Amino acid sequence: MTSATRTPAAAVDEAWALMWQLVSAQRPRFVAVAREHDLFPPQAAALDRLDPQQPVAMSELAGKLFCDPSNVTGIVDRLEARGLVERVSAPHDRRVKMLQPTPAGARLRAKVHAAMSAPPAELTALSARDADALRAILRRALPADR
Amino acid sequence: MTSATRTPAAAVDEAWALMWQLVSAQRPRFVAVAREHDLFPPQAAALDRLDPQQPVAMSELAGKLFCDPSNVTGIVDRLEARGLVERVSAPHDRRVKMLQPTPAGARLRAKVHAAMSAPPAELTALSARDADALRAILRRALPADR
DNA sequence: TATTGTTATACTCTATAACTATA
DNA sequence: TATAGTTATAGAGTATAACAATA
Repeated sequence: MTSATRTPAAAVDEAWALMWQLVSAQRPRFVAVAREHDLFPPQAAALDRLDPQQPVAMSELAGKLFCDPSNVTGIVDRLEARGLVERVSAPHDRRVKMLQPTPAGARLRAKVHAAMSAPPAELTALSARDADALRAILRRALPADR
Repeated sequence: MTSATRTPAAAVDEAWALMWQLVSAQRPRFVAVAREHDLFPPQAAALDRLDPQQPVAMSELAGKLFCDPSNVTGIVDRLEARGLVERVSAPHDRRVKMLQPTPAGARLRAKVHAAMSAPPAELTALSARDADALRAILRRALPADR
């Protein structure tokens, strides 16, 4: 088997493999960023999804983190113990608890987010033409109405 | 702030965000594939990196998994207990243990790998032209000599 | 002495099931 | 009855440090 294209799917298959590889390779960076701020990776992932302008419910956060709601309880407990987030009962349904980042939590979130949103060197090294084309293709693959 | 391009970095930044999002969204699929084969996610990730044709050392696997070597001991213990992999002392240095998948381990690895290497619907829906361009750009970003 | 892998330890993460309180 | 979140439980994953075997 060679690298020659034989089927229409070959290009997508290889593109996906390369994309997966590139994103996976960022994991050490993500873990390092989290640790620099005394956060475990799931805590950093959770904090990153807590928009100060638009609080989310516990169950909603569980969906964003792809894990069981019972799990989120512990993660939020630890964030709350550090004064990074507060649970606020929803007015319309007191069973629901909305997660509101504190000022300190919002600041930390912004720092972590900025560190993680920086593209890896492999992408910043691309030509302007390639970067534009890449964004255009990914925009078509991922419409904004997601 | 709008979506208009203002700096040369904007295209790369957005492309990276979209790429991260697309890969992250595959996690439930990865977890599901692992569970279908009675594997925990780290076990599936480890098995995926155990090439039957080219055994790797414990420390090498730790590097591929981005975790501490002490950790790999437990993961490999569980794979070995299920008869999926064997530890073989390296001839040139008996401190080193090479990981050799058993026939059953190699079969399971192939099944898991095939399930995970399938591109997500967002990519298979791309036009042939976009797919080709995407692969070409990613090949330039990730040279084969990695 | 240095290195590979293991063990000991302590914690976080994780899902399942049962529970509480609200609806 | 149904749903949101918690608690109880059991186990896997994780890093740090100390250790044994080998180099």
